[in-house]
Amino acid sequence: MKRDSRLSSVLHALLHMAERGEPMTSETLAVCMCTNPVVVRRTMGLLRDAGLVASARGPSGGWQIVADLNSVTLRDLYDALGEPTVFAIGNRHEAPQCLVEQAVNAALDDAFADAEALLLDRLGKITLARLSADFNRRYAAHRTRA
Amino acid sequence: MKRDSRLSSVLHALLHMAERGEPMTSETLAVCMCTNPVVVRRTMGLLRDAGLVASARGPSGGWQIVADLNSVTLRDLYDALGEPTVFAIGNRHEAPQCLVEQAVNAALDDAFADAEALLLDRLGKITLARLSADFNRRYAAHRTRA
DNA sequence: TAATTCGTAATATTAAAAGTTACATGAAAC
DNA sequence: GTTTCATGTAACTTTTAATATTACGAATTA
Ligand code: FES
Ligand code: FES
Repeated sequence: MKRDSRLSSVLHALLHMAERGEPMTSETLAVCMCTNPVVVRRTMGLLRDAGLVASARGPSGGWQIVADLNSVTLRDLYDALGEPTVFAIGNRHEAPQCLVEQAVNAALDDAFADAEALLLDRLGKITLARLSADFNRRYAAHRTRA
Repeated sequence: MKRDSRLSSVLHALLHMAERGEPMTSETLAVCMCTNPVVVRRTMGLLRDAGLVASARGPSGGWQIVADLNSVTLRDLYDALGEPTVFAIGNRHEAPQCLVEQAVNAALDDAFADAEALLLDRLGKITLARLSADFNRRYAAHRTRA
């Protein structure tokens, strides 16, 4: 399967939107993210449903952040995207008859569940504000070098 | 993408082989694992390359475990399979120009790397012997009930 | 030598993400 | 109020990676 890159995508879009301040259209976002306006709308639509961004139609419409950057974490975004499957590795059968397979699945599920919990915990501790600050640090360093 | 279920598969096969004692053919393993003999050979071949199992051709040939169940961990199997991609979630571009995307990727990579480290560490602590014991416990419980 | 079983290349299928096309709906500007 | 811009969404196609299948060669045993 392809890997799901929506979290990365949407973060990218949000930071650009945060820098900008005014609404950005799907078209603009799509160009900058090397994708398609419809994909942008689909993905951002999920964030809108979660109350993180707002969309407006017609001229001067577009997408805008409505949530407080300090209170939105990457975990919130993950949730807004519908809690996509984390692992590319999984059990062959989910509820097998065979006792051998049950023992195997139990052990694997355990390890994977713990890793997932750690990941989500980590995501829950990173706010958009922090990422934005991170970007500005990089930007400053970049300008100094140039 | 489909999820990679080879680790689960191969574990299943190994435990059955451990119970059995004598060589099992790809055909037998395939039937029991609901898959194809060629898939079994391909996958088990990787384990053979890692020195975990041995294969023999011709009549009375087949697959057999040659490693000590106490010293083989799930991490060893993961490695033998070629360290397959762990996450179904990833960055859109791996080495982006855009500083915004760089900041995003850095944060995500960090969290994912930690989760992966935890997972592999966990896998490294589970031996085949322990799984086998686990199975036998389940089996005993099953027989008591029946 | 015949039967069995692995080894492996080439090809096809499947599952899931991402991209595309097409068109309806709504809001702003004039 | 008509034109223009932009989102909303359904339907379909493409891409990617895993898995499955077919076919046949090579080695081993009896
Ligand atoms: S990479 Fe940020 S502008 Fe497209
Ligand atoms: S599930 Fe096939 S026999 Fe273990």
